[in-house]
Amino acid sequence: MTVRVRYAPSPTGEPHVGNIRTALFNWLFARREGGRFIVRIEDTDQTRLVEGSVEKILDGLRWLGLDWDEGPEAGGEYGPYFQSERLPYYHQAVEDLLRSDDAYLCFCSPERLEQVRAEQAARKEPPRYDRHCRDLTDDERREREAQSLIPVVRFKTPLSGQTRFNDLIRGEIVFENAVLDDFVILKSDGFPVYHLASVVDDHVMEITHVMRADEWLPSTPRHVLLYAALDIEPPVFAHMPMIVGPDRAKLSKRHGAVSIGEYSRQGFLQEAMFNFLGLLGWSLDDHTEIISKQQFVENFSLERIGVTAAIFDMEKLTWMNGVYIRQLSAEDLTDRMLPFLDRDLPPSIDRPLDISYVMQITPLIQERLKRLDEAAELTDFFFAGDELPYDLSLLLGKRFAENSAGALAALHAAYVILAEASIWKSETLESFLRPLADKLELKTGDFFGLLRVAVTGRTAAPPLFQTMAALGRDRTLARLDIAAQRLDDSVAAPR
RNA sequence: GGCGCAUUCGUCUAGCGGCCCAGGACACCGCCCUCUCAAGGCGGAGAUCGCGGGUUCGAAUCCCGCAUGCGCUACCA
Repeated sequence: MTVRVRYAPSPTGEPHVGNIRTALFNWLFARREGGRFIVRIEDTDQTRLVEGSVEKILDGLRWLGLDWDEGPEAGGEYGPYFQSERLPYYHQAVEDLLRSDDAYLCFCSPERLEQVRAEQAARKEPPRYDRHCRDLTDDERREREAQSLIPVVRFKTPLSGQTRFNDLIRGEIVFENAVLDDFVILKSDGFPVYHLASVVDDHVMEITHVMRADEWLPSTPRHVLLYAALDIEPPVFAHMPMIVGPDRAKLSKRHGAVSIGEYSRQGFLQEAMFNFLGLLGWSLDDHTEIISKQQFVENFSLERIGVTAAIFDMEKLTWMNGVYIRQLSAEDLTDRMLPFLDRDLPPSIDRPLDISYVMQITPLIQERLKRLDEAAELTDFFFAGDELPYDLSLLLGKRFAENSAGALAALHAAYVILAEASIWKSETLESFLRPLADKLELKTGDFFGLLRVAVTGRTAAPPLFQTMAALGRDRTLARLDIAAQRLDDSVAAPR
């Protein structure tokens, strides 16, 4: 029997990382086992639909490279893959359950249910449906139908006994039927509730393994009961640990970036995200951190999925992203960086950006870059005009704070020697400037630091000679000249 | 409240009875490299394995209880 697993999101917004991690594990399992990965959209709650979210969910999957064998866009023999288009299946199942007396019509109004719950709460009882309509006589039922009350259908949960199932990750789980209530399976709008729809679909679509988040564990006995009532074989269950926020609560918007799209916009590489997510709740061994997709596919196993909820550690993700960025070729990094530069560089800078120029800059920031959205602030001085907005005190630093004349002389000397340079290459520039530091009796750190501020407007920047080389002769000289002039002006100006 | 699941460095984790007075990674600290910042190398600090009982020659690993956390408890998924 070939493995068939599904990722079944509901289109209620952007998919969050926990959700996508579930998709990832399903995909990994399918690929490892040579099975099929199916995407099914669970859009049975018409009130919660959010326009455009299906596209966002699919984009998220595509971004991570999680291709699906069946589902929206891909099609497949088990379609349709939107539950809203599968109503006849559910209605048939409801009919069967009604006929076999495993379900019943319930005419209770939302108001009554609300009131029942309130009373139960007041008495400190567990809030559950009181089974008011479970044993309605035919007459009573007809009477309500005559009032044109629209019923829901509830499952007739056994009043006693136990429901047990084996979870691949957690072992045997047992529930007392007595603590389960008569849950709704078909809503008054004619749409099924998750429990019914997923059971029916998983069966019809021949899903072999239901791998979903931990939060579903408590409702699994309902599903097991439904399978039994429908007289069909349940799939294998595997409930995986959830991803939680720093406070260990279920991940939500208030924890900051949670949707997969946000990570992409923040400049995380899909490779890094894949690796990081794959390691949240699963491990290859006791020491491997950087794992390629292929390695994941080759080694993935359900046995190595952990049981405890994991906090999403942004710091580690960021580190890992840096590792992946450093592994990229200059061409590849440039391609990926370009959209970010385009988005983040000041509007005053002309577009389109010069790709060959960016290509020269890329290697200079590659090992300083942890997220693609940092590219602009790391490189803006390469694109800015030569009048850089730095403070004179920054230019002078500690070394020249009381010696602006010395700084001026050094700037001049550098200008003069560079102006004569016939070849404008990093090594050449260094071969001129390093001896010059000696001649000026300045420590290289002090001398180069001065030049760095003059050329980049900041104290922390890529290596000086490479920066000058990329910037080009004219702009480098212009910046040295401007720095010297500013110094000169400040000396001449009365305090 | 009821039910369920979980509990190893701050965080992600390794560990499935002796190899563990617990290993790796991120973060943190120090040193080295060095024109700054990074990257890299080396080293350090950091976990009485939630607590209490058992079982066993021997337990982080098995069993029981407790505590704590989280999840579920909808005509949401």
